[in-house]
Amino acid sequence: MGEGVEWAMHCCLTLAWLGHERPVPTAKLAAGFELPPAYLNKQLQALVRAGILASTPGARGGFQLARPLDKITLMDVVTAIEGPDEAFKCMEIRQRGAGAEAPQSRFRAPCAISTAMRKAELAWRRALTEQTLADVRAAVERQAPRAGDSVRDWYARG
Amino acid sequence: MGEGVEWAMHCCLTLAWLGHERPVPTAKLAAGFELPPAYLNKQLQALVRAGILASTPGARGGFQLARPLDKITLMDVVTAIEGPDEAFKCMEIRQRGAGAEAPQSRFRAPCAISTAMRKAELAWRRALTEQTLADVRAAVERQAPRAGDSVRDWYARG
DNA sequence: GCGACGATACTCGGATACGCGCTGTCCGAGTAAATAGGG
DNA sequence: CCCTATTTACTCGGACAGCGCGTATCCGAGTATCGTCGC
Repeated sequence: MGEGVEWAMHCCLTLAWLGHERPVPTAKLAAGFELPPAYLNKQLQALVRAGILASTPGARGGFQLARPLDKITLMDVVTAIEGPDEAFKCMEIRQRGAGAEAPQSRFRAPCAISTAMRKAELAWRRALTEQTLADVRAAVERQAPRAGDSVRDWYARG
Repeated sequence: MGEGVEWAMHCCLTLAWLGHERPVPTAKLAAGFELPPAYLNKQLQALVRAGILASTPGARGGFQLARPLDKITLMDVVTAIEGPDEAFKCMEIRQRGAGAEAPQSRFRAPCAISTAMRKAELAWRRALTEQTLADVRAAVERQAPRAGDSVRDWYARG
């Protein structure tokens, strides 16, 4: 899994802590995590295309959350960055070679291996869908209640 | 996810259907699914290193199952092919940039994002561990009871 | 005829190239603000 | 003093390279079989 997922989630949390008053430019967010600014911008663009962030072009532009954290699931972020394709892709090799001469009716039902793998992947996607970024934020603030203030201070100074 | 996982599972099922009488060489298995023989061999080697298959070198050599299908979980196969590393790797970017000057005690607890992602990945791994290749074989034979005979016939001819 | 030895063919195993996708970077289009000029 | 046109600076957005990993291949080490020779 690409590291852009981690970047995206941290940026969303930061945007939530900074509030919706002004858009935050890529350069600020990148400096806040010491990330390559141009490449981070690429990931943020993906979040915009997914409707998670809203971008404001031009001077004093930047990014802000398009909806509250409790309406953004981890699945939303992963799908936005990694794409909608499933990790396990069944290539139907059962129909090739030895299976080529079998009657086509045998392959009407989906491949059992594909079904089993899909079951596991659905469990993963379900766990991601059941967790929102609001839950993550709450977990952070339970451990460090002043986390939001720290972020606001740092970005106010920079 | 690499396609070697699908190859490996199909090969294990085939080896189970062919029985333990003789080792099956890579070339036969590759022909049975129209796969590149040398590359399939590489994947089978990984299964041997994981203790899922046993290899016999020399003439009339090949591969056979090292233990019955109900002792091989899908997790075993995935780990053997893809490696033991987790898909989501936390790079601790929370400690960089804005978080660099925060007291180190704040980072004693694991990153909340990492925890949330790990929870989903554990659900995936759990689902894979709860399914054995014997379950998959049963699912196939429920749909096509003669599947084993078909495989045996084809490999006896070739 | 039988056993032993050597040649042969076959198969695994690891070392060696190739291609694609993630990573990283750069430049142009567009916008808001600042500024200077005129009424 | 206020309004407007122009310049300026800033930021997003997509187009352009570099690199690592999965994909694919080839050749050598080792073994069982087959053939041959000697007894």
